[in-house]
Formats: sequence, structure tokens, C-alpha cells
Amino acid sequence: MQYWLLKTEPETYSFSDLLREKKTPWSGVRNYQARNFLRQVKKGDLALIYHSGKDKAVVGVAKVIKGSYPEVDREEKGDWVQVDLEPSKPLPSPVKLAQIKSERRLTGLLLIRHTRLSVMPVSETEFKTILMLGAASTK
DNA sequence: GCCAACGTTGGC
DNA sequence: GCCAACGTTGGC
Repeated sequence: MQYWLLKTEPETYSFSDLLREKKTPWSGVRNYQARNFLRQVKKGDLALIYHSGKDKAVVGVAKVIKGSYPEVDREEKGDWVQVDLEPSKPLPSPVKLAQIKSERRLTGLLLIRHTRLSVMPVSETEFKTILMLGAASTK
């Protein structure tokens, strides 16, 4: 079982949209490196959902309910893939990018090192660290 | 196959 | 709104 981080612009599709819909096909990835990672995503994997843009924070966890399969709506050329997700749980307190950057255990995250990548693997340690950071409201 | 020009993403 | 970092495209 693998851990992932999936980026999305909340204006386009947000974690709350996923909570509302209970299930969504995660498609539209148009970057080869991201696609290669997306191909490796399997049923049962867990994914951190990161909001880019205004939020810049990991806001929740989603569970993969269907591993990668060819994009359904493939008008465009290329062997793009998608996966199906369901919400697992929102983080009680979103983990901000600034927080991630300042956490020593997370300096290896591709989110930081490869800012434009939209699908990336996350180690179990990194995954747990982010969950821990997002578990408690520190206010 | 190289590289300049252009487009896109995403942080600031 | 700007710009850095990439990725893509197209001329040669």
C-alpha cells in the first residue's frame, strides 16, 4: 500500500466537493511525470489532498477505491489515466505549505522540491507526519 | 537534435 | 500582478 499527494486547485475541484460527492474520478492529469506516478496508484492507497493557490495546504485524506485505469473521456490523444477516490477524512487543522517547509522531516517532499508536480509519492513517515501536524488544532 | 519562444503552474 | 521554474512546440 502506497501513500500519495494529489494537488488540486480548490476553485476547480476541492476536498469539500469530494466530501459532498462521496466519490470522484481523479482525471485531467496532463503531465508525463505525474501520469507515471498516477499509473502506480492502486486500490486501497491513501492520498493527501493538497489545495494549491489561495489555500496552499493539505486539507484532507482520500482513499483510492479504484486503481488507475484509462481516462474515460479521452478526446485528447495520449494514454492518460485516472483513479477513483472517496473521502477518508478531512484534517482537523489544514497543514499549510509554510508549515510543511519548516518541518525538518518533510524537507524531502516532492511538493517542495518539485513544485509543479501534481501527483507524487509520499513516504509512510511523511504521510504520518502530515497527519500528526493536521490532527490537532493548535489554536 | 538543439534551442528559442511561448505557455502554464503556482508561490509570493 | 509578477516572476521563477518547468514543459512544450516548432523552426532550423
